Amino acid sequence: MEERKTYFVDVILPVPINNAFTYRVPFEMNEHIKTGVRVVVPFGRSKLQTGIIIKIHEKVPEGYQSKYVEAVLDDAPIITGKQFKLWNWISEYYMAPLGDVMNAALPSNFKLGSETKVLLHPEYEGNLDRLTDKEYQVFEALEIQNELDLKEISDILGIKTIQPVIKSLIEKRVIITQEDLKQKYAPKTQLFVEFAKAYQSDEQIEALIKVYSENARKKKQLDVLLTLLKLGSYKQGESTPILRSELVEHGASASSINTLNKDEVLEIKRLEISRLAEGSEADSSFKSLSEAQQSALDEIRTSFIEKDVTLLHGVTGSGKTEIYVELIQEQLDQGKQVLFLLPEIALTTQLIQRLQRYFGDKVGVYHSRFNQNERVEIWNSLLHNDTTKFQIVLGARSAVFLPFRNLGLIIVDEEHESSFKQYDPSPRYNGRDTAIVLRAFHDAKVLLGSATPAMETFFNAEEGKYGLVSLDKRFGDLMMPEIFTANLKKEKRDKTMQSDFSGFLVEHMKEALENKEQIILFQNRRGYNPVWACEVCGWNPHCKNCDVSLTYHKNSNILKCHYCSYFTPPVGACPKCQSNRLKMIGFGTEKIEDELSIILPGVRVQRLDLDTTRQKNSYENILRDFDDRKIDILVGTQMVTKGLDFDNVSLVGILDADMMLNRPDFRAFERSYQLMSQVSGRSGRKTKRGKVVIQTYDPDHWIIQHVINHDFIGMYKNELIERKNYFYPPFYKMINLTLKHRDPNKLEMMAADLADRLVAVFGSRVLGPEFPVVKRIQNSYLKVIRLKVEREASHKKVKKLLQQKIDDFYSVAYNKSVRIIIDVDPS
DNA sequence: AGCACGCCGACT
DNA sequence: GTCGGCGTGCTC
Repeated sequence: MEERKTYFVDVILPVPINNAFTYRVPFEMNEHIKTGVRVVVPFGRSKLQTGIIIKIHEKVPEGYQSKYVEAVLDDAPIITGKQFKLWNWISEYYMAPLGDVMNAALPSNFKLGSETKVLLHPEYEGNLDRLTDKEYQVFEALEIQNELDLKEISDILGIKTIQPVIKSLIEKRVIITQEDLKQKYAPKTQLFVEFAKAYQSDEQIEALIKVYSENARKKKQLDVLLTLLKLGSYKQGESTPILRSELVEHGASASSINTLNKDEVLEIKRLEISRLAEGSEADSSFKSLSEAQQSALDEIRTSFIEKDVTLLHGVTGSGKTEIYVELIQEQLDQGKQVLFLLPEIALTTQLIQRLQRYFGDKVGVYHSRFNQNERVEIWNSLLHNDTTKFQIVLGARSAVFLPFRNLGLIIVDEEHESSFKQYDPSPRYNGRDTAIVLRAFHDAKVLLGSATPAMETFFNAEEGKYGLVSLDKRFGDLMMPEIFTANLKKEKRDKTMQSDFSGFLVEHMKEALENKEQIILFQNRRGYNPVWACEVCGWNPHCKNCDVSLTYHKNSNILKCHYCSYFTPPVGACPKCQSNRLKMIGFGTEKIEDELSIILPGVRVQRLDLDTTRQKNSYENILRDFDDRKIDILVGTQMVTKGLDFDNVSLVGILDADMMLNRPDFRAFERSYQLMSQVSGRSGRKTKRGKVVIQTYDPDHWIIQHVINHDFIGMYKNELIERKNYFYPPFYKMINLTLKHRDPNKLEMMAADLADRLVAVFGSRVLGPEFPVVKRIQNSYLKVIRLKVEREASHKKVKKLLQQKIDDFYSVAYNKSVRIIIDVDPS
């Protein structure tokens, strides 16, 4: 008999534990074991877990008795070697457990847990002749039991490797997993119309038309038939279903369609349409490039010869998209893949549609708002190297985790956006920086695009680490907007303020409205929530779990906490001094909306913020209404700054610049400049120079001055000096450690202990511990220790040392109950 | 992260 | 007398 080897596999499990776990492989699975394949393993007392094999070896583990692999789920790896390399990098660089990285990387459909239940497919019609014996056994069991988990199926079949059977049954639409069902399994179907069976030859159609044209009362129905023919539903004996909505769009009356259906002339049926490629024939006829765009494109090409990463610094409205399109096309022509990263909120904008128009269904959109089936469709298509689809993937930061095979170019648009950084949950990774690492594995190029690059990025470009290409002319000679300040100090003194609006801004708003032009008002939400407070003693309601004031929500008439979900009805009287003089202070977008209706009666105002865009399409709807000029003034938070192009906006108001500038964060100035500059870019039309009004107590602030002069470089140079003087990025790399504990006194001691240990190795690079802005969240107190390390230092060494010190700290029994959140390169 | 084990307060 | 509170420690 052939010698049988005993293998062990190291498996990553979706738990926040730093090491992999070793399992023994039963002999009968020897051939099925591969790295990158999912396995079901026993974990803990009685639980089964799904994990991924990362290593196969023959080394017998010491010190514990290893358990056996329970089942192999895949017959081929579901991740590529490059992906795994990326996971490792993220885990190491961001000091996150590999399990967390895996969790972030895999679409949840892949996380088939042992408890994953399978059920009969709700739409299964029941033809069983296509099933194999094993498949039939599962089917039979499901008819009796309704649902089965993977372990049960394994028992029923008497085999361990059940995945092929499951996979096949899913493909044959006999069964469905519970997760899929939970996501409200809704195959995307739409109504289609075609000629009934009786009318599928030239003669029959002709006769039909004749009948209908001879009857004056059937004029409308005749129109429907003719439209249907015009849309190509019938051609020489061949019938093609036409979308009902398309038919209606072309003027067909819906009731006539129904009548024709009743009369059995037309057939209406529900057909499934592809989830991703909705009516997307590629249309490659796009605008030709302007001279400036063309030369920028040439410069980028040249830059890519020497530099792997190039920054395209293009002012708002300079037409970066057209350049992207050219570069993407080049990659496609070479048979390479393109990853296009965008901040989460920018993903819903016109850009997607534009790219889909250019590239048709070669574009896949990988986005958390999309359902899991669509994500898996893209994943599998890339994994199996299906080159007919999704050669371009548009996505938020998590798209870096896709199984690219042959990536040629990564574009990171709006690269300065802080939303590229994930904070919760771990891994706390930056999508842009991760993309640059991913680049190296594919020997691809990275193009970073921004009108207001991040300090770090521009620094790298200036130093020559990245290439730099500037595009400083707006497309079609659109002029940069004219920026004014409204001096709140002066207006308060002169009493020309109308509640939160300066007389200056009100005048400009009136002027714009008279000219039938639209207005965008920008209100940075942070710190701006309307708060109830007692006018007599200053008391205001706080969250019972967190150290923050509650925010008043007018629509629902509740006071709400933004950190946990605690809410309570507003109080009638001050519990401290019994006064009933409670008043709303601060101003949120809701309050602005109210005030506008008093200051400018009859004006149509719409808010655009997290509250008004919670529903799935509300964001798009609001934007469409604004575009259709059903709204005069759009009041919004950060959301209004993102790549929106409206043709009729002549005025942008920034309601309080000071709050942005005064935030206790080393990026406050950089952020302020970026936000003000971006929102300013929304103002201006083809024919007319736009205006921007910035309300501030400090019009001479250097950041505001640079915004007025559209002087990014000036701002950059000035800020760079500050960063150098105060040991901040790009000169120093930061790592924040947040300690969390229910007992503030214990926390104090532990934080001091940890800080001491760190000072011992890092010296003055350690700052704190100190309380963060919000000292308590969900009944846990927080303390922050910051580490600033010279950027030349070896990150590996620093992190190893840091981890060692944290381990030492945790080895003291007293410290075990504190949680430490590590944030590398905080945003 | 789960999950079980373990030691102290208000209840059938 | 118990049920259950969440502190602590472990998971191949």
